[in-house]
Amino acid sequence: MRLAPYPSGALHIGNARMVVLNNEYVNKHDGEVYLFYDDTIGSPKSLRNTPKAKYVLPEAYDLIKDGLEWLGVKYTKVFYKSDRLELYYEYCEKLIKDGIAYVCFCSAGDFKNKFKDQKKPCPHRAQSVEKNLKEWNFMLEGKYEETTAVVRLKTGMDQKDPAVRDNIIMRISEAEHPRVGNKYLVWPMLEFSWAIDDYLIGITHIIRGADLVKEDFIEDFIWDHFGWKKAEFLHYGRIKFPDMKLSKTEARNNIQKGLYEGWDDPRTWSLQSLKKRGIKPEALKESLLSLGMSISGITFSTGWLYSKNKDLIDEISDRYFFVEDPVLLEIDEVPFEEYMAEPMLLPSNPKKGKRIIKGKVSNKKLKIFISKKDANKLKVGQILRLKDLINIQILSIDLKNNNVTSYYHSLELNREYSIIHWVPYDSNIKVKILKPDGVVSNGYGEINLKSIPLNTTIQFERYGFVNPIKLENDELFCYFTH
RNA sequence: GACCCUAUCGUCUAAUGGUCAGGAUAGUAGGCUUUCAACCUGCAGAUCUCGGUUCAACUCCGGGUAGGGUUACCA
Repeated sequence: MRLAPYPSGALHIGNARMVVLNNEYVNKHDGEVYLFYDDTIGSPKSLRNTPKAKYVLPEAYDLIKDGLEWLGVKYTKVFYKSDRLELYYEYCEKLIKDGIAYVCFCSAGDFKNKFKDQKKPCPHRAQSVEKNLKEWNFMLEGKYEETTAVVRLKTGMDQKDPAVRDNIIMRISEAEHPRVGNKYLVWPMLEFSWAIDDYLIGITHIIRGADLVKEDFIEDFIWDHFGWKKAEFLHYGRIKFPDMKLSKTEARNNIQKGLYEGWDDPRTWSLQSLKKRGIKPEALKESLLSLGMSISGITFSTGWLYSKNKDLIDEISDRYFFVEDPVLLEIDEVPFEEYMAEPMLLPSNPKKGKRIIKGKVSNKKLKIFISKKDANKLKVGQILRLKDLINIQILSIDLKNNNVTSYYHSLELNREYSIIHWVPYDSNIKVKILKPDGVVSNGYGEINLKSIPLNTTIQFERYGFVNPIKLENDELFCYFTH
């Protein structure tokens, strides 16, 4: 089998389905999978400035390799379409000699309106083999500019299905290719190149999305013509990823404009970004695999991925205190000089030990931060518990100035009081969290966060899982996991 | 428009023509818990529609309807 990514950017969660399915199939049947960079030229030079333009991005080759490595996919060979142009030329010439392909000079619009839609042959279809060969060589020699001449396959202008009437198999592109530069002027279309390559490299099974079912026809047509052994096609349906913009092209544009941080920006939903968020490859694999191979269109729910991932990281992620959008809370009449809380790193595994959060009380006054969200729910007179510390009673609430006052109530845990999290006023660390939608949330975390390992998920209690990325200038920067 | 494909709980997915239509996730109620998390126990929730074949239809056939795809000198 083969993985055939188009190297226009890093693999994203949508491309991952193709990868995971191929990998699973190969593992199950003790087969082999090749990595085959589908790096044809993409959009012609003259169309490159449109936002939809598709073209090879040099760094994508490595981004793809990294992504596959992260997913744990093992391939046995690597191919590049851009290495194989001579092969396509050779077989294209054979098709012309066999009278089954011709050089066509119709414009795209004319061909569609005057001939394809009318089921009529265009004037070039009847050219002699000699004439076609001559024109084909002119194409290769650069006599024609891009969009003025193409090679079409004689699948039949009377095909019932308009999608498969004399498709283009070769066209001219003056664009420069990152690997082979301007060495080649004539490039194959995807279906044609695969018809040749799938046979030549000995592919037995092809898994592709339902959006490519019509491509099967072209491959089949050419295999029939040459009398080649056929591969078997398997298809899976379209996935919709609501609320994600899964476009390598768009990601590329936003990175170039500086709107995204890079290929690991969470908004790209690239494998790199998932890794950086602390998503485990197994979780991604399982959630994609659980969708099966159904051909009908489906809607993906990030909930499945997060649920699978949570199962994996919940028992290994240490717990810490964090308050988002801090609000100052003053506690008066505190009957001791200093305080100390000793919450467990991981309550489900006490062996991991405790952390210590402590500070001093001055003039019976203790100052801490709580989150804005919790502060919003407070009512004057309410008694609540600061987790692992004390119970307090609320005296006044001034949300405009982010200030709440209270006084000490009692020490012992009483489950009737709701429990909230807190961070000392004078001993804390700034925390920034980048979320998948690009929103950054700010707050303070407990001081122990200064000495945690990076790139290992942690849980901010009553907030969520995050993956700490860097500690700089006394500020911890994290990616939000879920 | 033409052509192709698909149709089961909100979502995803199971069910040799015979199951009480199962599971996952989400939802909901309770339990447990110094996290509103996790965990445990309940509850609720689906065969698009109309015909046909059959002792028996989610399953096979036909017509509707709805959704998706292709109709690119993109992949």
